[in-house]
Amino acid sequence: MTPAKAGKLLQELYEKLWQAFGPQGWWPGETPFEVALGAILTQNTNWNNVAKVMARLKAEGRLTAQALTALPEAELAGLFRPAGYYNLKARRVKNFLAVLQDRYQGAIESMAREGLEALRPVLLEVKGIGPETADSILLYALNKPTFVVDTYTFRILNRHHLAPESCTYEELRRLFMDRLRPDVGLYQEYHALLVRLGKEFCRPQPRCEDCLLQGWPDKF
DNA sequence: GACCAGGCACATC
DNA sequence: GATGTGCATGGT
Repeated sequence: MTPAKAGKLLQELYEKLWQAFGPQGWWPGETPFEVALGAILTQNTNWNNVAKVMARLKAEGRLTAQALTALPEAELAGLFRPAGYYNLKARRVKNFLAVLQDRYQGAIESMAREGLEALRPVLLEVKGIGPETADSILLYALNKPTFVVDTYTFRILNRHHLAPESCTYEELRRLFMDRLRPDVGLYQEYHALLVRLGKEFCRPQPRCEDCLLQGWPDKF
């Protein structure tokens, strides 16, 4: 497929999703820190489970870097329990908080002053933050123009033959970023719309007969 | 009870 | 480089 053709299809896909679903209003979260925390807690986890944790933390006034830094890891794990993988996630959040403290004086707003190219390697260096979590934090918490690729993105693009199964994370990320204008709002909506489509129509066990994108694209 | 959910690190070959 | 495994709760 030529780059021009791929670009046209990606634009077409976005318009189809937008028309079908409208704005998704991602990411749920009132502060950049809240969004970043949610990005770690939702790893391989249904958002509903994460929402329980976030609601409790908020109610207890603990939804800040300072409050969570002050808690022992074991106590953090106890709070994260409903989100699953709670021991793992407590360690990962602690790792993130340590970098936030050491490099940005504990202030995510200070982090946001750096550019995408400087920040991405810093996040990827944190043990427990991989490419998807890093890009989620960059795009939704820090408003940097990077594209988030998740399991739904892989599945949807594979099923509709827009990308080979062998595609890596970075290759898919570049596919979007090389062919769409670097627009934070566009990237935010596009990823959220792909998740929406994936949840409704693109399950692991193929049940595509009623898929919104049935038969699309006709030719490629 | 089986399957799935907005990953990642690590071991092994 | 590819593939397999542990991590865990909660909804359908």
